[in-house]
Amino acid sequence: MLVSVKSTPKTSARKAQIMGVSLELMRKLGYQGTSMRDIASAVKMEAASLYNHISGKEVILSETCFQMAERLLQGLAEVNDIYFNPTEKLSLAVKNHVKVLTEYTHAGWVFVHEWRHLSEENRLHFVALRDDYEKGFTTILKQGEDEGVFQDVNNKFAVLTILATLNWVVEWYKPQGDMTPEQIAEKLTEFILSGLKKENN
Amino acid sequence: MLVSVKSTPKTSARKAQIMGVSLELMRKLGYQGTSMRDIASAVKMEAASLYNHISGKEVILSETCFQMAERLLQGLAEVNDIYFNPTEKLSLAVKNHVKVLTEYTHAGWVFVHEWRHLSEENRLHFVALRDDYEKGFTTILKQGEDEGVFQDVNNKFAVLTILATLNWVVEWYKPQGDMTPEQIAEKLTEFILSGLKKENN
DNA sequence: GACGCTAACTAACATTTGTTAGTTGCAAAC
DNA sequence: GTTTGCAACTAACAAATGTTAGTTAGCGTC
Repeated sequence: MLVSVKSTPKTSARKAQIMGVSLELMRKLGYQGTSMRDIASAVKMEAASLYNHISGKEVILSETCFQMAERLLQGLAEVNDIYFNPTEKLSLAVKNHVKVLTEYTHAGWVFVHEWRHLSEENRLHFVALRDDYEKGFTTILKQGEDEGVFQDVNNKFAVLTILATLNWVVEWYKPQGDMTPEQIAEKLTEFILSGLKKENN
Repeated sequence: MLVSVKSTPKTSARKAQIMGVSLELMRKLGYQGTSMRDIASAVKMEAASLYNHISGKEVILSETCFQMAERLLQGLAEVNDIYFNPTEKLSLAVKNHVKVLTEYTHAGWVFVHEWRHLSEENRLHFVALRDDYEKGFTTILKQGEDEGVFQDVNNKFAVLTILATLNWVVEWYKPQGDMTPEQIAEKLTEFILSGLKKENN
């Protein structure tokens, strides 16, 4: 017999609302520029009441940053697990990155810009994840070089440049803009691959 | 007879020191995260004494942002005045951008990241300058297309991507790193041109 | 009807913040 | 030698900040 199990949501609707509103505000005002009272008044309650739902201001930032990092890392891991062709790998990694950033626009912006306001401990953890992610890209580039399809380049430099290009998407992407995330990903892939492929010089 | 004219410096040494220290702090802590007391103690005086040299916290930000904007715009104007070949123009525009950002590392970082904390009025002005700068790049791309040396691309998208790539330099450039500004500019030019040139597809 | 849980509230707290007012020591200018 | 002005100081202010304490209203469960 089929029963719709009413599983308790691991994060309440109210908390989700607070998180969403917070990210929206932080995108406009920055993390430090957004006060608990700003957030409270945006969800029509008193600042103190927020503490019934979240344990403090920093968890808004840390949960966001780590969630986004998780999403990006997982996408990259899948790409590396499933595919073999480095060109294909890179193209899918780009697609995943753009997809995550455009699916969660506010979180994406906060993730890209405000991670440096994490507490010491969280920041170190975050940077470690970031380094892992960069290494994942470096591996793809190396593979491409070894197989002779990518030029030999300064890998650190190339990866940073690629991620720069990808991250800047949060700056101007608007859901109602004239390019879909897929189109953006495609164009960026073209752009990036044209700078790496061996045929060009 | 030669006399060394002791022209009154338009900005005193003390003020320059305060500005420099402020930018250094702001790079670490952000604009909002840097207090007047932080700045004061870094130059070994009381917060109130800062007001003998600067009229308020925001001028640190606004002077920095507008000075950097000025430098970038002037470089771009020169390029557009002197040269004709769009490939050459673009390459020199990139070189100028990298040169400015790497010559003034702290100011560059603050300029790229903290302009949004300018007062309403200053922010609008700043954004207008930014738009001018972007238009300068768009013009170069258009010329390249008209002359048949660049692919036809979505210009807005291309310019934003190019500037993203260039601006990210402030994130990782270290004066004692293993690439000189010239080398960085050269590599970035290669990368960008490979995505624009018509021969590649 | 008593109990406990949830989610809101009011009040208050200790700090921190940017800035102003008023004062003082000192060196250059007259 | 007096005056002037710069650059530092101390003291203070009003506002804002993140957070805690204590209370209360409503609602489902025993």
